[in-house]
Amino acid sequence: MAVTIYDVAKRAGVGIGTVSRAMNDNPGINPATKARVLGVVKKLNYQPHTLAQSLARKKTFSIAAVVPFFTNYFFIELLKSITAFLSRNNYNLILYNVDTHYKWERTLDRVLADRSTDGILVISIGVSDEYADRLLANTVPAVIVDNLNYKIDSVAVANRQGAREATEHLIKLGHKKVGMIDGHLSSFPAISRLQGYKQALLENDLPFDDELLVICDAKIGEHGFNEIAGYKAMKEVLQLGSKMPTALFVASDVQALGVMRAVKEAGLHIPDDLAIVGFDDIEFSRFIGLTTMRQPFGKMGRLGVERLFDLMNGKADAGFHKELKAELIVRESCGGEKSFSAGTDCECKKY
Amino acid sequence: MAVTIYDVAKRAGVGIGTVSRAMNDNPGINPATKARVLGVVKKLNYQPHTLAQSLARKKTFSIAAVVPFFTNYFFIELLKSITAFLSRNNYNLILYNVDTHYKWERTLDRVLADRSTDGILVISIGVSDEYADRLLANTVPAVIVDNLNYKIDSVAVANRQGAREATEHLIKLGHKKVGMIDGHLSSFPAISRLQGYKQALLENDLPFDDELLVICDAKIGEHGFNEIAGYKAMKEVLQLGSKMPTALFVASDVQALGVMRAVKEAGLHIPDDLAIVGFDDIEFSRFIGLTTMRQPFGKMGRLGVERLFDLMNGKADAGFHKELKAELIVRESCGGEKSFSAGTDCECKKY
DNA sequence: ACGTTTTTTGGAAGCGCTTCCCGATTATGT
DNA sequence: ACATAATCGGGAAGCGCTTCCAAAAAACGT
Repeated sequence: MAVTIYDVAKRAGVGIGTVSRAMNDNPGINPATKARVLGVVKKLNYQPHTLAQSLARKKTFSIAAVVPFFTNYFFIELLKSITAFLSRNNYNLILYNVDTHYKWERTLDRVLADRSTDGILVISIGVSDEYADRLLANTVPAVIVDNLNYKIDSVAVANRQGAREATEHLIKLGHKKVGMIDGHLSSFPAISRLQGYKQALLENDLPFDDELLVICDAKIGEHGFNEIAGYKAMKEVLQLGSKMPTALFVASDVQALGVMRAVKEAGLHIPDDLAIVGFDDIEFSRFIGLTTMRQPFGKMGRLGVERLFDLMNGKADAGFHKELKAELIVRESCGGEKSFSAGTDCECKKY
Repeated sequence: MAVTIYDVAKRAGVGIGTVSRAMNDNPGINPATKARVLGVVKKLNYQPHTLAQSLARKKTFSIAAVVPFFTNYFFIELLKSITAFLSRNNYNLILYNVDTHYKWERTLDRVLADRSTDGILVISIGVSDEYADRLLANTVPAVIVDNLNYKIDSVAVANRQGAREATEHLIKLGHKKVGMIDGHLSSFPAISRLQGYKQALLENDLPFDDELLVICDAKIGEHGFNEIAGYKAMKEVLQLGSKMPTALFVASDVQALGVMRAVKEAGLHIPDDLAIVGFDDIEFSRFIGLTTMRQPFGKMGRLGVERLFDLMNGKADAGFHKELKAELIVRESCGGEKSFSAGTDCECKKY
């Protein structure tokens, strides 16, 4: 069996309380004793049993992250910044994967029930109003990341602003018929991005044309935020023939990938025949020269955990509902002025 | 405070032992009593405290995954299959992120010390021989995923076979001067892939030419397995002028991305001037038409956890060192015969 | 030197569970 | 009806720690 606090106590000729005090930098202990105990600790290579500590302290030093894994690259960046913060604070991350995004309630229930975590990070999940109350009633605090919620503390990208800016960029480039391909409106980002798109049109005295908006089918999964859905949506746009838009704001980069494929198959050129701007700035967007709105994933994760820690430490004041601005990254898919930074240009004619 | 086993016992008019037996499907309990207790459990919404259970049972129902996050898309697939298996078995996943791959020993030490996990999955880390002994000496079993180790149970892709096949594909296409861009040889996969490359040359009576092999600089990070390193390596290849290879096996898809960029900048065409085959089949390879060796990530993860569970349950027999075959996915970057499945072709001339 | 404070320490109680021992209860055999 | 065996259930002990209380030791004051 592993060495316990009793072994250390006996060997050091002190009580277990003293060992505990020595280990935990308790002020009321004689420095000499402390040194002696710590010496034995090192000699015996004693390591407190985390579980036992957690039980006694009623504090687990780990937090839960509930994530639906469908959003790929996104999570890496998010988890990176989250784990960085956590390991700096000696916290562990317990990962709960929600396979289908219908099951998140069950998973979250489980997390709430077993008290093995001090806080919960709910990622990319649109928490219903009723469930929000349940979360609020729970003793362990939660923060929602990548989704806004007016009851629960949350941090997300400013979808509306981003969409507005993306659309506006296209308009500024001279386009009069700017269409949009969106994810299914059952998802919060899809709704906000649509609003942003409409707002941009309005502010620039352009009419909103129903025909120029294609909502992706949610049945394909991921609320329509994937390549296939984008491909199919673009096929619909192509049906418009002469009524086709000259520019397109695509609600996500993965969808834009599908859009590009469909456009190519139709024998059309980007950006000449169709200018497009995406959303997300996934890793590969720069390789295909996709102009897009960059999401500050790292910052989002960091802000999320930080707030969670404030909540856990009772330092939280008012509600926290942060919207992080998306940043326009200009590449080639939109035509117009281009940036020629490394890895960015992709006329692709040479392949 | 939350409801404990004592509350249930009192309410049901039984002893705590009985409640425990009822909860854990212990055979020696009267079905009637069990039903009654379970009724109270439901009424009180009692949920055992996982930590307390773990302490008493000396079993935590969670496993650790130690991962260096630099390999992006890869992990998503891996973690997906791992978490799927775990949640099916009611196990939790504790994620330990190794930021720089030099710190993995420290992290692993920590994981070994705090006994809050029943098993360890070491992912994409080349464990040294000495450390392997330390792992073996530990009570909690470990399995290495995405890296072969002759002491510790491990599962990885057959790098050598994959590299051989990739190279051979190029040779079969008629290329006589097939070069290679590899990651730094401080990494295990880089070594094996180089061996495979050489083997293919040998088997096809082609000479190995030192000049046609470029090893990426490890200083750039990730053992040279990234876009920038690939770009720089290709720059070197381009220096060869007339002595340039007509085909190139690139040790990873991300590097291939950089290679493509450099080629394009040089005004050359893929596959006409240079045929390339990558390794990994990251998500975006199909969008850029990169011929590559597909790694069976999902299978790798599944096999890894399954073996870990066998180990945890004492069901493990002999050593387990599985090499999973990589599969050649033919797209456009290699020239020759092409597959024209959806999303696969990318002449890209139209952008 | 002796009474008071202040430090320091030992170790019991408790965190919420499982498990084991043993006594109580019920069933079985004759 | 009584002895014996089988089944059930109560609750103490223990998992490895923290924390609190009271006692011991040291420091201080006069």
